Amino acid sequence: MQAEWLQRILAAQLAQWSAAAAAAAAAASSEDQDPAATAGVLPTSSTRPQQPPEEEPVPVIECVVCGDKASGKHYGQFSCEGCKSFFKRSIRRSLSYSCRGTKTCPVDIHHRNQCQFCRLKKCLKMGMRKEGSRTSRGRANLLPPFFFHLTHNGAANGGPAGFPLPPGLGVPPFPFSFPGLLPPPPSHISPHSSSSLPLLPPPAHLPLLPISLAPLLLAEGPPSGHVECADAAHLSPDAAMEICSRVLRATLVWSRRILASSGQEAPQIEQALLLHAAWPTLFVLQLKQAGALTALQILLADSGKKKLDEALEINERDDEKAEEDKLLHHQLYRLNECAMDMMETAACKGLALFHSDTPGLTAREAVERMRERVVTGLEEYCRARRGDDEIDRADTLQSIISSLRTVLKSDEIASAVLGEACKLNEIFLDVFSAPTPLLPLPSFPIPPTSSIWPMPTFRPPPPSIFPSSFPFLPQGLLRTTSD
Amino acid sequence: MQAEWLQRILAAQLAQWSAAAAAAAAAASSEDQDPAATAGVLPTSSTRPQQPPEEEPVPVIECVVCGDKASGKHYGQFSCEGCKSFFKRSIRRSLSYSCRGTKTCPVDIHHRNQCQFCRLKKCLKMGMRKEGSRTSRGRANLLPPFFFHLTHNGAANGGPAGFPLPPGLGVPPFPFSFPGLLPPPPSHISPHSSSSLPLLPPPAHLPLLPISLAPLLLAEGPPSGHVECADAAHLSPDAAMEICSRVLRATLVWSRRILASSGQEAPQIEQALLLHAAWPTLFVLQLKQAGALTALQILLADSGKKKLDEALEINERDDEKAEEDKLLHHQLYRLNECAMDMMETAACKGLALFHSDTPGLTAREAVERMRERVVTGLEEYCRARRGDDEIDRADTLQSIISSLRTVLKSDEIASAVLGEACKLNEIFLDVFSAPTPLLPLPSFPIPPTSSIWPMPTFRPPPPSIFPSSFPFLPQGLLRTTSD
DNA sequence: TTAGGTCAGCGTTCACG
DNA sequence: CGTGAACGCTGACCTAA
Ligand SMILES: [Zn+2]
Ligand SMILES: [Zn+2]
Ligand SMILES: [Zn+2]
Ligand SMILES: [Zn+2]
Repeated sequence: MQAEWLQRILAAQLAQWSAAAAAAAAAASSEDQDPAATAGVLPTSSTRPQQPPEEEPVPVIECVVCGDKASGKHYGQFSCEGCKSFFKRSIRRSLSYSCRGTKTCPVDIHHRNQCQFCRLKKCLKMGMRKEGSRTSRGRANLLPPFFFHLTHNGAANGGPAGFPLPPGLGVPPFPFSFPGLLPPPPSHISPHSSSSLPLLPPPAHLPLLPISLAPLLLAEGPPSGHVECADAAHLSPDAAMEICSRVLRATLVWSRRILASSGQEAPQIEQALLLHAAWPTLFVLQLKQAGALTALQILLADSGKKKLDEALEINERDDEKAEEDKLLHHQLYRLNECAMDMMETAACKGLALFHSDTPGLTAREAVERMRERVVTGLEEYCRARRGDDEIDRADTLQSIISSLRTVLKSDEIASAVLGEACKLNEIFLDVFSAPTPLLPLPSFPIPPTSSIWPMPTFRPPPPSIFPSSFPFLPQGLLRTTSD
Repeated sequence: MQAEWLQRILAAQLAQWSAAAAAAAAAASSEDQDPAATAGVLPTSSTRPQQPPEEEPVPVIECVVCGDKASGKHYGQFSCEGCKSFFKRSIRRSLSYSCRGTKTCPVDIHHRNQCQFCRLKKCLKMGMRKEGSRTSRGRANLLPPFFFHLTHNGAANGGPAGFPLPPGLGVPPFPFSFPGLLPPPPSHISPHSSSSLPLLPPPAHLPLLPISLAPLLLAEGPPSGHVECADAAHLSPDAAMEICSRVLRATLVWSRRILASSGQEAPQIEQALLLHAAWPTLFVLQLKQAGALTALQILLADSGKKKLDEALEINERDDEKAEEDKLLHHQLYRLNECAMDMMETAACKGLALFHSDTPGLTAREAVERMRERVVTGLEEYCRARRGDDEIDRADTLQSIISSLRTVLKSDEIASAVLGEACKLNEIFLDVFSAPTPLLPLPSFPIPPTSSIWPMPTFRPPPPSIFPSSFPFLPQGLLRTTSD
């Protein structure tokens, strides 16, 4: 008697479960194509991105600003409805907020409405921009190449073929290969104007190279061979460290050239400060240029694991550290997603280096002037290259660089890349005291009278005087090799 | 905006119908899709809410606390700006007031500032809560079904299909149907702990059924047939009375089972008092469970009309009565709006029955103990079922039940439901002396040694001794049927 | 899929008594 | 001081492209 209704109830329960299971299965199967899993750098803090189904059974993506459930990509970043609306209102009415605290208010799901200033600040820091990912049809989702070419100077081997930009992924091919090395025009425009330098031969539709960017590109040096690395995603830590080491040297070589060539504008005493503050960002950009960001990922994950093994810190510290890690990871992901050509990368390095927020800087004005040239040149270049579709391309790049500078901690990168015996000092010394010609381009007919950016004439700059607190750069490090 | 609301309701209703048609037996006979028939219990006192443009051309909604013009829903209830601000201040600063009178101060637009205590009390009584309707945006707003299935015991016919939960309105699907009837685990947890009863088979993510709630659910009895009622909104008073009569019997059957099974805890002499005080609330809950609240609405409106016809009372009396009616109407509306599953409904009946405010009660402690078990079980259940999103779900339900107990007058309900010849006594006698087995569940392997809630062993309880003042329950009413 | 729009509802402000 | 009318901000939901 009661068996009958029990059976009916059981049947109903089972039907319910099977329906739920079917729905779950359907949901799971539709979730298999996680678009984020195609990138080498994931927005979440997964340590092994090449193994997507292992880590998170929950397919929910969280807002990069507040951690709430994201409803999709808005203004370029995964964000929730609230942060989306907030950002929209902020930019539409061009509101400016103020913080009653120290501009360090926590921004999470519970406190996001406490301080508008800090919320908007975090929105910007996380890379939200007016022009979302809607307009840039040239998609940014680029896979890191499994095979990448690493020139011994960190520069690509001549032309777009050397770049890890898969041309089939919707990125317009970059019709630009060292145009700065072409003969300059017979006349150049008046000083202090961010004029353009037409290329020769001048085929139609070719982008222009602002002369203010030329040194940045020239400093990349000539292409000379490359290193292939099969399957970057499965690099051993040792191999990754080897790659990072080479890329770091290339970074420092580039920096030495630029600093040497800008010696007349930025006092040498400041150059060490600039490099000290900028080198991690420069290094990461150089890695990107070499298609080797994955190597850094591997080393960071490895380093984090080791730290976790050896010492249990306080919970609060852990939380803070985890948040920092997430931020770092996000910014690396963002950088990786952003397809850049060589000119843009070089300009970004300039932005990273010439940053008036550098601590201890006294010649802010000079640095700001240098930066202004880079920005102007980059804007001009982007306008010519991208058209009005991505009107804020230069802003985007600047935002990326600023964020990178914030999240990249010098000691963290150094210990991850160089391991226990952190020989950062040695490498710096090695590079900056090397007798090899640092700018092997003297034969190129760069207009020597250009005052827009004084091209190096390879006279040795006066010996630098370094502050005693500077950890790894002894005096004379920035000298060129003509002695 | 009204059209949009109606469309959503209609869509949800259609989804409900299709689900019900798939699950239930043969309810697909006459599916009248008249959208104007979206009957419900509306906050205003309009008797025919399905004809909005006819009755009230003024869409003004008044504050449920003071009757002033409401400016919208605030903290879950239609309220004016004043009551909104007052409530906000009260909860924000967690103020506690005191009443200089007898805690019965009138709270209306003119006197609302006379006594803060009574104003806040009324705010709470009317259902204002910290967590307003922002968090659960699409979860309320449920209309009673056009077609409802009424089992002769008032229980839904096995599974969530029998419940008026539109699955499209953001209500999470409830993967739970009579799990309490499944075999319990081989071992149970220590007594006096509100432990959980895992389900068999135990798929992940299924909510647990607190064992203290099991008897409440079991007492619903088996589903056995159902009554179809086309277009509940247009029931004739006779049909409504027929339905109410059946539901009332089901209520009493449930009560008899529960009281018999709790005989060891609550002295029998008290059981009649509990039932006397609780039956209107239990009845209303049973109506809700059957989706037949509209039937009561119709009878109440009918009864009110008759009274108005036959006698003109004093104006003051009228005012008071109108206020009471409004309160009653509001609480019924609130109950109707609150979507409950079967476990919650059963637990609410437990809350209604075991109420230490029952007048004349001497064994308060025992009743309070029983209530505590129900509350604990309900909280545990809500936590498992709803998660932390609705942390105050159990509080909300308790608030609804308390309010219902206050506004439901036994004689009013009785006369409305049973008409002139109020045969309430007969029905009680009939049910409580019926020879049918009251709990046909002895073969279920409920752990017999459980002291959490003593399961009935179907020994006849000793004959009760009723107080002489008890109006309609003679001695021996609560005995079981083994004689 | 995401940018833009909507608006109920929450928070805050500040004459006013 | 508490009150409450007025206003700005928030974000869940909707629609269009
Ligand atoms: Zn957010
Ligand atoms: Zn702040
Ligand atoms: Zn009010
Ligand atoms: Zn009072």
